Amino acid sequence: MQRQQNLTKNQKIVLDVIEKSTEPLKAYSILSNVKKKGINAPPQVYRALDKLVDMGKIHKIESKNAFVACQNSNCKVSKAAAFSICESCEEVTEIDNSKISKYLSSFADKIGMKYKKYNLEFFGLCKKCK
Amino acid sequence: MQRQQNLTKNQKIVLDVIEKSTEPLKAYSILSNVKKKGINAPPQVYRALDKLVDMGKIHKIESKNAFVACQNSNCKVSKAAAFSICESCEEVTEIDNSKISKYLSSFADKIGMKYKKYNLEFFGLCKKCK
DNA sequence: CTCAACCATGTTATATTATTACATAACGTT
DNA sequence: AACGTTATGTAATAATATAACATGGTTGAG
Repeated sequence: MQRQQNLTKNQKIVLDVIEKSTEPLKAYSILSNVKKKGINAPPQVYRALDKLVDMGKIHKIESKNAFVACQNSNCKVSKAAAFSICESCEEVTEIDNSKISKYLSSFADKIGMKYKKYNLEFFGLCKKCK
Repeated sequence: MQRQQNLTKNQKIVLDVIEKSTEPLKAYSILSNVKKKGINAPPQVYRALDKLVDMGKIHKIESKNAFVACQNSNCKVSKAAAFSICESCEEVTEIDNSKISKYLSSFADKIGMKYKKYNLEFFGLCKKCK
């Protein structure tokens, strides 16, 4: 019953590449990065990505089909995440989500939903670009 | 200078299909729905979808690569949207976003971002399914 | 008017993202 | 050792999205 620790070999390889990247990585870009480590085909990458997302170790930026390492220890619990995405420099930053989480979960209650996670993406201009 | 009114022929056809659907539609499903109306190829659909999203007439559910009609008049202004997505019955509902909008835009200010829009997707179980 | 600029459309081909399906191996449990 | 379970490997293909280029219609400046 793998949970939290004990990543498998492929999961470790994929997570390592994502953690070392300064920007969100796409699945096929990850694949080309790990060919030398013996990962040869898309399903191997996608399987690892799925599990890592499940564990809260990484997040998928849905609007970009790309993956980033979680920068936020509490995601392991909630799997909820919030990002700001700069439309000029493309920088993606994970927002410390404890306040947002509290607010959004109370909101979910109000609309009668049993909420498990959320994904929030802000678009605009970051400090540098505006 | 087309804005708001005056949808083009293809935009009308695509919007019509989306508005009549009770669930989010994917681009290729839209395509197969409108073949009989003379739309033959993906770019015609994707071009219409892009414009309709720009105008705030429809929204893209990023986690599903699917499109729904906007149910919320103020989206035309902000282009921001929030959805609840049931993981059991797959129902997607647009959340009336005026309160969330206010909260999230103040949040964006706080983190120093000049925010243009956001996309928020809640996952969980809807009233019926829980 | 007319032609030049612009935008919408049409069409083919291809790029990109993701999954299915099946075969093999590794590992713990009894 | 035999079994069930999970991880891995591999080939093929499905599903999503865009590039590139050709055609046609509308409009408004000259």
